[in-house]
Amino acid sequence: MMTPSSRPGGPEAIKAARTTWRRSQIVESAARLMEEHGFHDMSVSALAREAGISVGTVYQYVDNKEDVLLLVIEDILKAYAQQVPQAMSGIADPLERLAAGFLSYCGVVDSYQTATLLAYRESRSLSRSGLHSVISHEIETTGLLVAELDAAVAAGTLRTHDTALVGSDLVFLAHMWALKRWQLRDRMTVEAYGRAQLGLVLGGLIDAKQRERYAHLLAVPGAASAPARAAARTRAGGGRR
Amino acid sequence: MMTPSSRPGGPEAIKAARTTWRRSQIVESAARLMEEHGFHDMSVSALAREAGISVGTVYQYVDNKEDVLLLVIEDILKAYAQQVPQAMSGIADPLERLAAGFLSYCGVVDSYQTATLLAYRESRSLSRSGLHSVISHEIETTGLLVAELDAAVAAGTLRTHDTALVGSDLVFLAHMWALKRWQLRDRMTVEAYGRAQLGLVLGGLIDAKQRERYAHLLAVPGAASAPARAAARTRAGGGRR
DNA sequence: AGTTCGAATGAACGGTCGTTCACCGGAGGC
DNA sequence: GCCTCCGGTGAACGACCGTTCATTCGAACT
Repeated sequence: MMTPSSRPGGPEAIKAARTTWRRSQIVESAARLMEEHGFHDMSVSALAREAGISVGTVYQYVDNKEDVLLLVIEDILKAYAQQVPQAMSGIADPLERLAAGFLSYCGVVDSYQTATLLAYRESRSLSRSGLHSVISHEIETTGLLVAELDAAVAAGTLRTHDTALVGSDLVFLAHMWALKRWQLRDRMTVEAYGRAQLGLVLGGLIDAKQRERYAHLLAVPGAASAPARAAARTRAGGGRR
Repeated sequence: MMTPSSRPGGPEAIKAARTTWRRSQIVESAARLMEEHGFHDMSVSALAREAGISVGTVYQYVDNKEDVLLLVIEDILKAYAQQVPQAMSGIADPLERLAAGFLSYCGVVDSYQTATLLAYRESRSLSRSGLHSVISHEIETTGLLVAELDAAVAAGTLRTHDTALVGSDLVFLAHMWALKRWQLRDRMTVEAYGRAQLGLVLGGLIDAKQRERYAHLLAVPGAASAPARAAARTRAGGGRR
């Protein structure tokens, strides 16, 4: 015997659906406004107007203005946490796992450029716990890449190196796609970008005897200099390298 | 016959000296406060208090609040413009010039960490002309490094590559010292950091036949694997790699 | 039709801010 | 001593903001 509150579509479900709906209205509108104006020059009344709701309604669904910022950034943290491990799963080779994880990371940065920028720009406006959340997620994701770097070093695929620094470099270079988009966006696709950076970093690390095996990750002239270059250009869809 | 206004130490000189003095009081105090609070959460009254002057005096020497931000950032732009070319001068080899320029750039970032951070965080609060100034200076300095990369490629020292992207990478990795200082600062000195990043980037670019000649720039195991590693550790003064 | 409840509203509130300007004090000149 | 000028001061001003809450509206129930 189902009670009224446990029926599918009952009041709780309606309320939860409304909360989810209103929150996404608020978050999407906030992302648009913050992309243009930043956190500080976005007023809550402008946000309400953009979302098509009243100021009081905003406060029914978020605690305060900083909460809005946090919700926008949490979207990207969730995407990292989901998409990066997923891209790496089912792949046995550490270097291939690294490549898949890094390219996926770049893809998330591309899809959430505003959130990436906000995480850098507005870290001062986050609460302690909000900032801690951002940082610990980054450490966690960096750790996934570092683990593969370590495995590749142990397998002799990569030369010995400071893998923690390399992992941080990769994450930072992924962020560069958003932070320096004024410089990069008109020059290449995010996929070409990710492959170029991966090739550059790995090119300095890879054991000489492994270059041919991973030539598809290096994307720099190697033994098959001319063909690899022509192939890379085709893949980038005309992006200049 | 010198007129009163042209005498050394005349009223204009006194006024100019006072302006310079007051401005530096304001800029130094602002840098301190913005490091902790950011631009938005620093009030002009707090700035006046920190500088030990009145609010009205602040406005005698700066036009408005944004002007303060611009003055802080202009300090670092001036330092780049002066120190990077200077570090590169008198060196004939393109790769050595590149190394000197990049390490100098890292040094400037280290000395002006607040300004580096502010340039990223507060670009939204700059006027059009202020932002244009920041961006064009960055393009200019990146261009110095790119020119050396191009020269090294032409000399056959480096393999063919997208030198514009590599130049941007180097500049961005220099900024990383400030942006990710929470991760890096306790692990290595800025010099060790600069050398590690330079070695990583160049390691992926350098022609195999040139590795031995530039082993001091690569700082990765090469032909003299064990000695190079021991030397690098000594140079870093205990920094872990 | 009347009542109740929940969601939405937007004016009001209290606070903070960037900027201005009337006033003051000190130094220099006569 | 008196006057003028310049630099400094900080309260006042006007604007804007984040947040709250008294009120209204609409839907559902009796």
